[in-house]
This record gives sequence, C-alpha cells and structure tokens, in this order.
Amino acid sequence: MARGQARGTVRRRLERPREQMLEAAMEAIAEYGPAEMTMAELARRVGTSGGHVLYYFGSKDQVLLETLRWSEEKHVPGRTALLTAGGSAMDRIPAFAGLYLPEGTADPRWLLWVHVWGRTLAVPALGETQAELDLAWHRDLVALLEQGARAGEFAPVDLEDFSVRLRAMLDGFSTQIVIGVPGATREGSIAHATAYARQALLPSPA
Amino acid sequence: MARGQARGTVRRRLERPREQMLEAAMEAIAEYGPAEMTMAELARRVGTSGGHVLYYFGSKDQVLLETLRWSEEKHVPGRTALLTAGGSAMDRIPAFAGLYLPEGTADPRWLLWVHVWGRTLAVPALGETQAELDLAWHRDLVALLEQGARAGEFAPVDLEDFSVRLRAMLDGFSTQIVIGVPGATREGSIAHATAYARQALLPSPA
DNA sequence: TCAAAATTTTGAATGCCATTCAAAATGCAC
DNA sequence: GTGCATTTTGAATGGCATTCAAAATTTTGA
Repeated sequence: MARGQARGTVRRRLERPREQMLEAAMEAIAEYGPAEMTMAELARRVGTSGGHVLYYFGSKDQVLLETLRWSEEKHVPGRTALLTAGGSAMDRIPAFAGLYLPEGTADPRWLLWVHVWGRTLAVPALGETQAELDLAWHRDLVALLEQGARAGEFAPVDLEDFSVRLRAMLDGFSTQIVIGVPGATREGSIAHATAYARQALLPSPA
Repeated sequence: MARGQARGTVRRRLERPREQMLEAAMEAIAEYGPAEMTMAELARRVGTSGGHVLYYFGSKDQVLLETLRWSEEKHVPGRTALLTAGGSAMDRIPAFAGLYLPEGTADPRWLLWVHVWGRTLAVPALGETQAELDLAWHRDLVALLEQGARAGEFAPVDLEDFSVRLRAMLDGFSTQIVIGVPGATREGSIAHATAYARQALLPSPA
C-alpha cells in the first residue's frame, strides 16, 4: 500500500529515515532510558543495522540530541496556542508550567534533557542546541508575561529576570519529577511555580 | 616518611582504601568528568587494580555516589558556620546560595549530581542517598530561615515551601553553571536567588 | 536504455569499558 | 608457626559505540 514499498521483496531504502529513527528512538528511550538504549536496539526497531543509524546521525550523542530537539518541537504548537488564547496572563501561567514540566516520572523528553546535560562538557556541540531550545521557552514565557504587563495585570517587574528565575525553578522541579524523587509531582510543582509567579508579578494588595 | 609505608618493597595493603579512592575519584572526576573516569584510571591513581576498586565499592555507580556524598560532607562545616554566625538571616542567604552553587564550570561535586540524576531511574538505590543529602540542605536552609523568622525579619511565610522553591531554583542555576551554559555565573545566580528571597520573605514596604 | 558515479546499507572488525572470578598474597588469631 | 579470613591481582567475559570496506541501490547523463 504505502507508496514505494513495492514488490513483496525485502525493502531496502528506508522511507523517511530520520523521522522513523527519531520516532523509534523516542519510544526506546521511554522504555529503557537514553543510556540504556543501544544503537543496535534502535536499528532493530526501524529494521536496519546499527552502522546505518550512525551513517545518518554520526554518533549516539547526536541521535539523542536530535531526539530531544524533535520532542521539544512537538511542544511548540501547544505553547503557541497558549500565547494566542487570550485572557489573563496570570491565569495561563499554570498551563505554561504544565507544558514545561515532564508528564511524569521517566518522561522521555526530560530524560533526554538530564542525559544531555551530563554529556555537554564532554561534547560541547550539544550546548548549542540546548541553548536554542531553551531560548524558545524563554521567548514564549516573556511574550506571555508581556501580554499581562500590557494589560496592567502586573506590578512593574523585569520580565526577563523573572523568566530566568522561574525557568530555573521549573528545571529543578522537572529534574526531580523525571527521576522519580518521592513526593515530587507535577501538581505540586505547578502550585509552587504559580505561587511564585503571583508573588513576584502581582501588585501588592494595597 | 608516612607511617607504615615501610621497607622500600612493593606496598600491598592500602592505608585507608576508601578515603584514598574517594580522594582520587574526586580528582579524576574534576579532570575527566564522571562518565569518562574509568575504574582502571582510578585504580592507577591509588596504585591498585581495577578489580580492587570494585571489591570495595561494588560498582562504578556506587563509587560515584559515595564520592558525591563525600564531597557533600565537606560542605557541612561551612553550612554549620553559616548557621551559627549570627546576624541577619537575610544577609546570610547570599552566602548560603554561594555554598550551594558550584564553584564554576565542571565543579566535580555538581558534575556528580547531574551524573547521578541521569542514573537514578536505572539504579534506584542512588535515590536514597540523594534524598538524604538534599534533606541536609533543606534542614539547614529552614533552620537559617527560622532564625530570621524568630528575629522578626520576615513576613509570615511558609518557610518549608520557600526552601523547596529556592532550592529548585538553585538546582536549575547550578546545572547551567556546571555544564557551562554561556552567561550562567555564580554571581548572577546568587543575585537571582537573593532577589527572590528578599521578595518572598521581607515584609512589603508599607 | 544503459553504464558510470554517487549514495545508501550492511555487518564484521576494533577497541574500550565495567564487571566477574578464581587464584595468589597477605594479615590475623590462637 | 599454622590455619582461616580478608585483601589483592589480573586475566577473562560480555556489551557497547564506532569504524570501515564491501555490497546494494539509486541517480545521472547520454
């Protein structure tokens, strides 16, 4: 059926190799974790050889980095929706935190973040993509905050600074959630982040 | 000179094997990073064999975990000094943050934290020690805050909650500093943490 | 339509590493 | 001293990312 799959013989060319590999990598990471996912296992999942995966990506580090980027890109529409939703900015901050945080323990996107952090000093190339992905979150958070500022919801606050602080806090909570620190939950983290935001942004009740 | 080293022949028994190994591990981690430090290299540094290191620690994960604990324990006196220093609690918060944060890029203690995070799901035993070490920071921060609260420095605030939030934020900054995110510095992070603390804890200027 | 060139794919080395383990060396108790 | 327990060694073992030369396939250009 699928175009190009042809004549019942062994198919050789992969269809959209990168896409397929990234998808398979994501699943494998969700199952085993980044360190435990082997090139051989990933290859098996897309029906090819370990050497071939590296032909496309060059190294396991690159595979994981591209998988991180790929999983981050899937979050862009949700953030855009949040930014265009209208309504109070403050009321949208919990949802922003919800998008930022892992879905729960072993969320593959966040497993990748933590893994990649641990490899960045050894492989400096990893840092650039991270900075890029982080900047996207920063920009969107600042944009959301600016909506609130323009609407007069907030006290006069440096929004850039607040974004840096809130995201640092969210990184800390995310790490705890994804590695399964007992008691670390999405709900609790969202509550903490929201409480911080209210306190930092809302004009003092005077 | 050193006692027990004796008669110019090959020394066999190590003196305080754990101590020596932990010290050597710390140095090796500072040089290569936790992932790149091999059992063979660590063994070479203490003049023994790779198998012997594992005789003492059981696994590389354990070596790294114990090294983390060891490096954390070296911070206890500094924290205790801070707690007993007297004076305004708020004024001591920047110093607390300074103790918490990495000394700079590639600080081995923080390389270990990040590394261990990445292995916790695969090796759940790692979680317990982390929780213990984290609790020590939490307790000391809360103790410091309670001094401030008793002295009437602060608005009525849930100190436990604040400690959770501030440490999450510091974890985020620490990660950035240790992996060398451009622009992430101790000084900037201390300033952020301090600004947050002032805003969260001090009574509104009314 | 075909052959040469370029690209993709394979899978067998390679080399590194943590871990295991049986044997050897050493220390200790009596 | 002798026997037992502990420590230490270093040679396997098995798993892994990575390399690479050869094979298969597709594309190009006439």
